[in-house]
Amino acid sequence: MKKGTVTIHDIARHLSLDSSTISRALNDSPRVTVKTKERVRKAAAELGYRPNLMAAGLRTQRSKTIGVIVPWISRHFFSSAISGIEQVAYQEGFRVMICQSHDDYDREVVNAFALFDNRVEGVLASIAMDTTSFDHLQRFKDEHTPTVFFDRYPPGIESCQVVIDDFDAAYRVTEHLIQQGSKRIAHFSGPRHLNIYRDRYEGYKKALADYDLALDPALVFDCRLLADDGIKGAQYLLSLDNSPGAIFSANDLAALSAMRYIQKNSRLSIPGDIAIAGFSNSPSTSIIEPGLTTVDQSGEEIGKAAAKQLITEIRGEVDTLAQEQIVIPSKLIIRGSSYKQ
Amino acid sequence: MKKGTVTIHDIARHLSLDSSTISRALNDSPRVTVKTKERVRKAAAELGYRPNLMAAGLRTQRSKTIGVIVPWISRHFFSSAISGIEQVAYQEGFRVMICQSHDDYDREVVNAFALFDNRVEGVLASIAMDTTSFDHLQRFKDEHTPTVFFDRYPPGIESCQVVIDDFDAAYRVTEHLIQQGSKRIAHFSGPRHLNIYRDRYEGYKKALADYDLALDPALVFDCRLLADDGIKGAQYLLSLDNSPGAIFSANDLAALSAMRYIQKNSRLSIPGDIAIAGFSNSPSTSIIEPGLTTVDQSGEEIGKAAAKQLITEIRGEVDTLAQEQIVIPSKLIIRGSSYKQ
DNA sequence: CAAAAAAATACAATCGATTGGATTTTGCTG
DNA sequence: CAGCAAAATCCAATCGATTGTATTTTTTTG
Repeated sequence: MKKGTVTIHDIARHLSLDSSTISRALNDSPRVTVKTKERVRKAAAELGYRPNLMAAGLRTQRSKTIGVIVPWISRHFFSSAISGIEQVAYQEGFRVMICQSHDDYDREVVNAFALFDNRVEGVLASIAMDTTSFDHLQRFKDEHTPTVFFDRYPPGIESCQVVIDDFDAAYRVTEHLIQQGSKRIAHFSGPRHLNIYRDRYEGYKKALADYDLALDPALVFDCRLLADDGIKGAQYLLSLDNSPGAIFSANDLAALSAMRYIQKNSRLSIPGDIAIAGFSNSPSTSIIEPGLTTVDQSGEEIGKAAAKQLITEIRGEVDTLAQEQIVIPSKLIIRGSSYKQ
Repeated sequence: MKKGTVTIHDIARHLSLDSSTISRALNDSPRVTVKTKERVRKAAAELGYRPNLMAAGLRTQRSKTIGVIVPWISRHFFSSAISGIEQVAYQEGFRVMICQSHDDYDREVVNAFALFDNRVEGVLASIAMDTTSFDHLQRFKDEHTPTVFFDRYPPGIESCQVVIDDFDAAYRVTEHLIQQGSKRIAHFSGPRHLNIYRDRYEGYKKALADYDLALDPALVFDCRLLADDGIKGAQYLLSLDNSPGAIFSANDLAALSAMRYIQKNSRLSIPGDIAIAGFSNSPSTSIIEPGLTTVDQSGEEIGKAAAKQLITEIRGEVDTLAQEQIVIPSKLIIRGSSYKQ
């Protein structure tokens, strides 16, 4: 960057060789003698040479970078997904560029442009709650830049998706709550244009139906599942004449704040009077008392699978248009917030 | 990237202009007519032109990117610091490249090289627990790439640091525990070659001294402050003949797991028999029962301040060698884990 | 040992955007 | 409308690495 930075030309001058030979030597090309490679490597190390990725990327048209868009890096699920992505990516020689949308459509668009401008070779994305238009992602398709979605994916896009079976997981949570004796089960849901919230809602609905329980629309609380929404949801449910015997929240954050609110502001016992379950198995769920029943979805496994898939697509080893869905196992974790001995 | 991608040359051909004019038009140079700028902008939008940052960066020797190294993006403090950094950076026209060291020296070195290879214009770093050698960071100094540290900084480096007053905060925590009646106060500490753990330890020590309490070395538990360490620390303290009346942990994670362990595996009441305090005000601390007394250090404010400082240094508006220390206010948050009515 | 084959290295163009200097075009003045 | 200054645009080199082709050097062989 600064004038002092060493380039292959400096090494070439230093060894009275041509820069092309230096380049090939450092890239371990068979066109350069082992002996020369040794000399070059030594000189490079001595001079403190470091490749300029912008120059290499410009020439090769390959940035060796994959872009990641997530709603929030601070959410445990996403930060562990990123860890999984990084593991695979670094191993395969890719760098990772991380962006967060804060669940906001406009920011997601800005992120997508930033990734494009950096000419990332592939994109891993989990879309924002506010995203209902997908032109900004379609662009990657148009340019044949592979895109793999994880957890949250847009409807009707021909891309691989790495997910858990949200329908089944939600079914099992609801079934568990029913088996613990709850007849009236409330549900905190996110926007249902998003696959995860739609599937969790449908799983909840199906379990109720299978156990001959009516779905009471008044017990479905639509929100963005933030901490405040959990409180509002709890307030709302407690205000009902006939408040429910259980809450299944589509994420942990809202479940936790609802539980906290109920503990502080009502005489209802948990799980005795009201059982609670969340979704994602974030760290707090095992720290609080009682522990929160939830669904463990391994962010790390999902991230790894998504990154592997993306990299095979980048390498052209598989058809990018394949609309495959990779389903990672999830697990119901039953804890004190719902388990009545 | 792919052959289809539009370049300024395509726009130039399309408008029968030279690519240099396109470049200047898009960069709003005074050397191009307003009318031409309009035509160029319109054509660029129509053709879906997006600049190639690698090409621009190579030519200008400016990547418009700042690098960030943190131990863990999943820790609330760091993810909020990153949010603060992003806010300032995007506003000032910089992109952000995030790396995590996982508190491991080797990974930190790899991260530093990756940032260098991408020719970031500045670095924001919070060093790993295992880092005791600093050559990998010194390199940025050598190349005159500004570096600003936040929270954790290396000893004796001439760089600006953005921190809270850890000594004072720890002093206030300890003083609070003393005022609540604890005479024997244990401390969970991280490696004290790191400023934050050293300062927190010293603040603890000073408060004890000021209140005429002896520092019992057997009550200082040295560890990495992970969840497991909290459990081990609690086990250790409970095994003592004369177990302490309070624990001040240098982070929340260890405090939370210790508290949880004590609640589950002893008959001691919190805060009655043993008071507990942590550090950082991570989200879990306000969700659990009792709430954990802690110190609020606004990651976002620290991130913002660090990014602002870094960008002024990048712009050359201030001497990079200035060893200024920017201190962001912190706040003692007293909750049920220590407050005895 | 000369000539051909093979190996090692050098040359030069290229990626896309930027930028100092040269050239062309426009606008004004007398 | 010639002459000239100012404005607008074009030309060409450049950033650092890569890579196809050309050239030089080394090795092999008859």
